[in-house]
Amino acid sequence: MARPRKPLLSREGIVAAAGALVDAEGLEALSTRRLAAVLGVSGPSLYNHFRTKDEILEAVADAVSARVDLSMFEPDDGRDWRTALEDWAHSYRAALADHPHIVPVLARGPGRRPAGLRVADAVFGGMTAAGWPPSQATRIGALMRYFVLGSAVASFAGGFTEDRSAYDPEAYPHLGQAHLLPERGRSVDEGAFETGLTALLDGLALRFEALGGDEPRS
Amino acid sequence: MARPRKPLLSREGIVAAAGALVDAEGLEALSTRRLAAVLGVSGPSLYNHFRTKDEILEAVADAVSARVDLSMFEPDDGRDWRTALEDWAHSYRAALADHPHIVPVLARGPGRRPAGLRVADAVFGGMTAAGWPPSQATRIGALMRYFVLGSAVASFAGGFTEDRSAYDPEAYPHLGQAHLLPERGRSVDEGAFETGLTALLDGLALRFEALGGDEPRS
DNA sequence: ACCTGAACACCGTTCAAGT
DNA sequence: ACCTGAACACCGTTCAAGT
Repeated sequence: MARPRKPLLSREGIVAAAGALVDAEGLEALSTRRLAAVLGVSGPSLYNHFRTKDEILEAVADAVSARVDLSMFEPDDGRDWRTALEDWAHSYRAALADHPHIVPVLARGPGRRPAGLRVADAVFGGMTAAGWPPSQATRIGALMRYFVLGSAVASFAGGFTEDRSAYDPEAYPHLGQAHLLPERGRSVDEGAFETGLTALLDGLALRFEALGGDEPRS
Repeated sequence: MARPRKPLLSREGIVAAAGALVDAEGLEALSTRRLAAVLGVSGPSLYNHFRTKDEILEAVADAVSARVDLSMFEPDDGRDWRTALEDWAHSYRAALADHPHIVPVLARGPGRRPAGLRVADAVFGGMTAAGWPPSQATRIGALMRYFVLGSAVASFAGGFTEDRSAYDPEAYPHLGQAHLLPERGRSVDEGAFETGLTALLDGLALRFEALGGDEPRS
């Protein structure tokens, strides 16, 4: 065939197909050869559009970051810093929950991914505008990232097996119900996320008060 | 050579060599062929001791879990639940910091790894003994896991690049200093971890009070 | 029981050749 | 510029063969 008059591939098309494959079958299922096959081309063709397979994965991850709502950090948005952080965390978590298999790639850090950087920038801007000192604003961005990404990557319930025999009551006296965890999985993780998020925000509010921030600037 | 009179390999030896290789060069550097070469045998020999490469990785991860201090959750330990959680989180984080490359494997969940299960069991036992209702104790175990694993897997500072040109001030108005983050990396992450941990514990203490737990049982 | 080499079915990536 | 097939240097894993 050689070169067709109209390109068979585009960056967007490759990223979309890669994302669909990862969503459907997981990170390991994505090989350049399989991805190319899905797109109806041969493996090496991808290298006309991306330098490496990893670059494709970064683009898939960034597309997920791009879906995180950041409107709560805009200057004219009415929400106070606590509500903004809470709403953002929920939006962030929801975006990750829709594409769980790509989360480990997102967790590597914003790196050079534009949408990932936009998230970091927005949180920092929102917190400093609300009266947090810059050094604290950086920390808040980091710690929220830990918690939200941790909840997605280290799902508690998903980590247990349904095989009851794995939990010898002699060895693990408190894990009698652990084999039921995968079943209740979603609700356990959701409850833990909400409890943790509330605790985090309550704790940060205490710290904000101690700052002398009696009249928060929004 | 065929079978030697004394086995060349042992599970412990394989796990130790695999751990060293992962620590030194990262997860992707571990191939069965390279690991075997380090041990002075041929690739397939490993399959006499482990069923899959993944089982080796699980064993490496479990060895890290086994180094997490759990003494604070023992019945006769004097620490109250908050101090116990705080000390545990620090020990957990330190263990992960010593072996950052294996953290993604640990994050997959305790699964069937004995030391991982022992951690989950100890936290749950410690929290219920302190007066937390079982459902809340489960959530606390999960949310602490999110935060500690998140801090290890999603290191904030390590995710930025030192290349200043990646942070166009037009696009990211608040990231002017972002290229300095890798340098300050360790201290930013440490500060964020401490801030987040304190906030989490402060928030949980509020919740504990609301439980009517005026006389905590230790 | 525990090692070996050969083999199978894959990988990511490079590159010269085609249009 | 953008695709191809062939090739390189790898993978994880299976298996018959050796002692």
